[in-house]
Amino acid sequence: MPSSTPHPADSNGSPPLEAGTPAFSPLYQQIKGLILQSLQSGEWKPGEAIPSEMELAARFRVSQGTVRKAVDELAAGNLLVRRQGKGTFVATHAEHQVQYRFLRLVPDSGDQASEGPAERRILECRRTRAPADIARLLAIRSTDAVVQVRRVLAFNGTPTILEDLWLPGAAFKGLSAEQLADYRGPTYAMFELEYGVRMVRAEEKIRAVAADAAQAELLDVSAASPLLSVERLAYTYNDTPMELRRALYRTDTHHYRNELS
Amino acid sequence: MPSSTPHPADSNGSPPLEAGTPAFSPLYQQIKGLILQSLQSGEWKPGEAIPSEMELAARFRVSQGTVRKAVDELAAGNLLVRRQGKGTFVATHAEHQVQYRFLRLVPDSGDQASEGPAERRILECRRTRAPADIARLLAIRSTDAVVQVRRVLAFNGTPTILEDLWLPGAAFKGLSAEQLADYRGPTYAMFELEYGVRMVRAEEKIRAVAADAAQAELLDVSAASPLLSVERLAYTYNDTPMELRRALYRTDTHHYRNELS
DNA sequence: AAGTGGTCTAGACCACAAC
DNA sequence: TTGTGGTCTAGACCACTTG
Repeated sequence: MPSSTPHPADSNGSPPLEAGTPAFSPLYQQIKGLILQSLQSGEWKPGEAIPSEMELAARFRVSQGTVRKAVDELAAGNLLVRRQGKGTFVATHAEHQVQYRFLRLVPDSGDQASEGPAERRILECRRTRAPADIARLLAIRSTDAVVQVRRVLAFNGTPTILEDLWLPGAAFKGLSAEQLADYRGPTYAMFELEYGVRMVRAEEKIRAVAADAAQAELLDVSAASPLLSVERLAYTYNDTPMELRRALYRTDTHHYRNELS
Repeated sequence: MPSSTPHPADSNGSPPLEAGTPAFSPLYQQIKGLILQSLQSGEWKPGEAIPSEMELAARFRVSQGTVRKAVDELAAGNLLVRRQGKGTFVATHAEHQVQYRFLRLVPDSGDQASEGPAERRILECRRTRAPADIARLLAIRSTDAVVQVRRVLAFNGTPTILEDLWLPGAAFKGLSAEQLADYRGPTYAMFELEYGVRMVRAEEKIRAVAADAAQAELLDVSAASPLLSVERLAYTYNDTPMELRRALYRTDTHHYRNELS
C-alpha cells in the first residue's frame, strides 16, 4: 500500500501534504522501497524467487508496469536477478556465475576459468575492540567488538592476496577460523548463509604501495616489491557498512580490471 | 522504419526468417541501433539535443514508449543524457560536471573541487609507426601511423600523472603539442571538438609497479617508488578502440576510486 | 498448457523548464 | 502557455521455462 501520491483513483490532485518540501516521490520508488524492506527483513532469502510481478502488483495495488519499473531498478543495482520464464530472484554471492562478485583481480591470461577457486590460508581470526579508524569506517563505536581476520589467498599455489577483514562483532558472533577455511565458495556467500548478512555494494580505494618485510614473506615476493593496496568498504542494505577489507594484491601475474563508461 | 518483427500491425506471427537462428531482436533494440547510427554519423553533435521522444516515435513509426526504452538504455550507457523539461542530449566530455569522466583518481581529502584543472606539460608529441603491441590493441596494422603523446599532469603544482597516449594516426591528423597544451578542458573534449572522435567507454588494467629512474624524476618521487600503472583502452561507437593510454599515477596523495555492485 | 518475465501500444496526467 | 521528459495504467501479445 503505497502512500497515495499519483494514482488514477485519486481524481483530485491532492498534494502529499507532508512537512517541509513535498519531495515528490514516484509510486514506483515507493514500491521499490517496500520491496527493499521485504528483502531486508528476510521475507525472501538469497537465491529464492520473489513473488511474480502480477502478485506484487496485486499486493501493492498498482499496475504491473509500476512494479516492473521498481524491479528493473533493483535488478540494475544487482539486488535482484530476472530470469525470463522463471521468475525474479534475490541476488546472492553463492552463484558460481562470476565466482567472486566483488573481486576485480583477474589473471593476465584473461582465462578466468583455468584458475580454480582460491586456496585460503587463515592466519588469524580474533575478536577485539575496534581501532578508531576502523570504527569510524564501519560506523560503530570504537569500544565495540570487531572480528579481525587475516588471510592469504593463493591461485594455483601462488600466494596472491593478503588481506585483513574487519567485521562488526555484533553481527558476526561465533565466526571462526575453521568456518572461514572450510566453507566452499565465496566468503560473502558464507556470510549470507550463516549470518544473514548480504553485501550489496562496495567502495574501493586503490593505491600502489611497497611490501614490508612481513607482507613480502607472506606473499612470497621480495621486500619492497610494489603491491596493489585495495581498501574495500562493503555495505548491506540501507547503506550500512558491514565489512572493511584491506588487501594487498600481487600484480605480477594478475591485474585489476575495471570498466568505465 | 524498423525491420518488422513484433508489431501490432503484424497480425500474423511471421517469424523473422533469417538464416541460422532467428535471433529475435526487440523493436526497441532496433530503434536503439538506429539512434546509435545517427549519433555515429554526426547527425546530432555532442552537447546538442536530439529530437523529442514524440518526434523520434513518429520518425521510426513506433510508440513513444518504445523509443523511451531505447533512449533509456542509451542514457544508462552514458551515450545520452536526459534532462526533464528540456530534452535529451548527446553526452559529451566537455561538461565540467565531473571534469574528467574517465579519471578515477581523486585526492585523499575527497575534496575534488579544491583541485583545479590539471596543469599539463607535454613532453612529446610525434607521429610514428605503431609498435606491434600497440597496433594489436588499437586494432590497426603495425605499419599504420600512430600519434604518440607523452605528458605529465600536475595537481596544485605536484606532478601526479605521467602518461603515454597512442592514437590512430588516420583519425588524428594534425594533432600537435601546442593544441594539447592550450586546450582548456578535458583532452577527450578536444578530441570531440577537433577530430569528431567521441570516447564512449573504456577498459582499464591496473597494476602496482616500481618507478624507474626516468619516471621517478618526471613525477618527482624517489626511484623505485611504487606507482599505480593504469592501461586504458578507450573505445568510440561500435566498439572501435581509438586510444591506448598507459599511465603512472602517484598514489601518495591521491587514490583510485572504484564502486562495485 | 500454464505461468513467468519481456515487449508494445495508446492514452492520461504530472513535474519541470523556458518563453 | 507550451513543450519536454517522467509516471501510471490497462490490455494485448510474445518468448522462455516447466510440467
